[in-house]
Amino acid sequence: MIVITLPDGSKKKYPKGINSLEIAGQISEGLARNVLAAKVNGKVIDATMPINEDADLQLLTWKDDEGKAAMWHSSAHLMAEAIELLYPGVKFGIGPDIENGFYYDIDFGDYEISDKDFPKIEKKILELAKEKQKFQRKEVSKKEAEEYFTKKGDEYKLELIKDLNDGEITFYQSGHFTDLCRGPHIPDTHFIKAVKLMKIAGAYWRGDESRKQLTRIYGITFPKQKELKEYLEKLEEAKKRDHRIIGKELELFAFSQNVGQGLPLWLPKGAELRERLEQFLKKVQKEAGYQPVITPHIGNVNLYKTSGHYQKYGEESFKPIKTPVEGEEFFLKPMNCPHHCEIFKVSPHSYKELPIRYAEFGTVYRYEQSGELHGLTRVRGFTQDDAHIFCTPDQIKDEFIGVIDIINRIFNAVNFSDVIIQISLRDPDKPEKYIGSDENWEKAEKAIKEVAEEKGLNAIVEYGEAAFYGPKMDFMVRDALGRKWQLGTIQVDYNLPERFDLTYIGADNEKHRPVMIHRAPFGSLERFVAVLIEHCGGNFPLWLTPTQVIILPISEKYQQYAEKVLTLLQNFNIRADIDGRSEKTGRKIRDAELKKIPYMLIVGEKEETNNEVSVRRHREGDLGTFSIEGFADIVNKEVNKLINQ
RNA sequence: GCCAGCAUAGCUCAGUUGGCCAGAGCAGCUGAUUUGUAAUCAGCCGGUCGGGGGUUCGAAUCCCUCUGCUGGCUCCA
Repeated sequence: MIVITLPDGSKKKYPKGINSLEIAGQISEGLARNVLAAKVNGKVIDATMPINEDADLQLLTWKDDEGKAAMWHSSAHLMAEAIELLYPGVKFGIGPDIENGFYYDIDFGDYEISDKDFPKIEKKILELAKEKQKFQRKEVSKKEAEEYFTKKGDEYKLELIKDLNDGEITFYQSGHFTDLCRGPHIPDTHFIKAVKLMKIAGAYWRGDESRKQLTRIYGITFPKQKELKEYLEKLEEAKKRDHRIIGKELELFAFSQNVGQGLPLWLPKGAELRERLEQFLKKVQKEAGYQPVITPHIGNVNLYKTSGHYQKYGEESFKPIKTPVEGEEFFLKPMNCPHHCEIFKVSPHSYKELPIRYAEFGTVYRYEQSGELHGLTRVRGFTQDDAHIFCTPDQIKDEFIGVIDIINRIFNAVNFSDVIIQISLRDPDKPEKYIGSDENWEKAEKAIKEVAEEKGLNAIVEYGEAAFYGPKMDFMVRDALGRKWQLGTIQVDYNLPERFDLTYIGADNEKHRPVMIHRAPFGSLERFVAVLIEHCGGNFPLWLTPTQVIILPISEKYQQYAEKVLTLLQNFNIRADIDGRSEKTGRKIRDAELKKIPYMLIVGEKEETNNEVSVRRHREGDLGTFSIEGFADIVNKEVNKLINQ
């Protein structure tokens, strides 16, 4: 007998070799019907796998992420089976579960396939699912495994097997399909009741651009048709928050073929919004001891040779611009740091001056591959809220604290809460990959970890993710479609001070090397605005929104009173407008709601007589009447709450 | 850059297997209406159907090519 401990702490004895599904059956029939996989001593395994020793057992169902993963992984196999039946002779790469569903990379050979084939494949998948195919695990030797796929002629699987150790290879068979697979899988296919193939894409074998491109098919499955429907509706909702759509609707930015791909045009409303962000940060930075600098949009090729960027990125950049007479070469500036290093070098520095913080809203240009461009989040020209801090190794910690405070202020001002913070440190096994002394690295890494601790940041530490020139801390936010975008960043750099031979004179009257910290709270204004739009669905915080208040006179008779209200509000620094069209009030309200204007002021006879305004809040409705000053006070309080905390 | 798809009026979209001067709603303009919490009515304007080439008696529709966009892959100082 063995002792099984359930998550609630209860223990029970079972015969050796019992499986999780059988245990579930003894607890309740309903539970047994829902078990997709099991977690035994922390390891997820098939629910049908025998348990031979005392163990902690957690039964995994659709409610558990790991249950979903098993379901989707099994769905990938099922899709592969369906495809193999429909298109005999295709070869398979890998087919894992992912965050939302699964994919399979397939070499379709001479078959031409597109999303038009999806319904056919979906139908086949559901047909096979109904057969209640069991997922059968089989341990095979390396030789057997190789023989099977040699016979099948699947070179991709053979390549995968080559990297595996004999004795650790398992196959899973379901229906007509056998796959090299570690598992785990759901007990059988009947759980798969709804399927939707989402998209088709090319994917390089093993992510290697130089190798063959396979066809990747993404799909998702559910145990109930209703859940699929809900999922698709959720996606539709997310699409409405897409910054590209809202940006067009609210006339914030645009693109033009004539200007060029990935080169955004900021329309007046968007430009003003962006300026408000810039002004806000400038004010915060001034308080924090930053000094403004301004540098040109191009730089001599030698500047980038000194920085080392030319050697690394020269080939993948926009081609240099040449002066017509001398033939001197200039690059569009891909980053601001080399320029700022040159500013540091203009005069000698004493340790007493440090830290020196140069800030610039610097517009940079990078050649991004055409297929990568995406709205404002991935562009070829963008403006960084860049700054470079030159300090001593001992000052790194305080500087990190200062930057984190700035980032927090900004994120609070725009109500960002779902922020993911990643600390990227050295790979401890490969110290030779990194520039700079061990001592300095240790100091910086320790400082960053301490800061994260002290600031109570919920940070993930990743070893081996640091740049070769220094450790960093990145701030990431998810967009409407769940994609993660990096916004702010703080990076320590030991490399550029070296390459530019930056020095300061220490208390010992000797030359010393400063440390450089790159930091950008927004990251880029473009990406920040994009993520902000998706985060708030176009309903910007009051301090940022293009028009804060729209005055809606009931008829032309009250136009004059509306103008009086407008003037008063403008005196309170409120951005207001009048909708003086000869339309019905309902129509004006509707249009203002669609434009997402936070406050609507309805003014007619009553209001004019009492010197008041009727206030309607966007998405909320009628708030009642207020005096003009009283209303202005409400607006200013709401603005100050976010930006003066 | 690679794979797949898409491109019709300022915007959102219709246009059946190639066949009468290419349509609608919204926006815009003009006029009427003077309006109380999510769409007042009427008229008008607006399109070399993304560009170029080809097949055909005839192309928005079929083929080739270029450009751009969308979703992935690769990349990201």
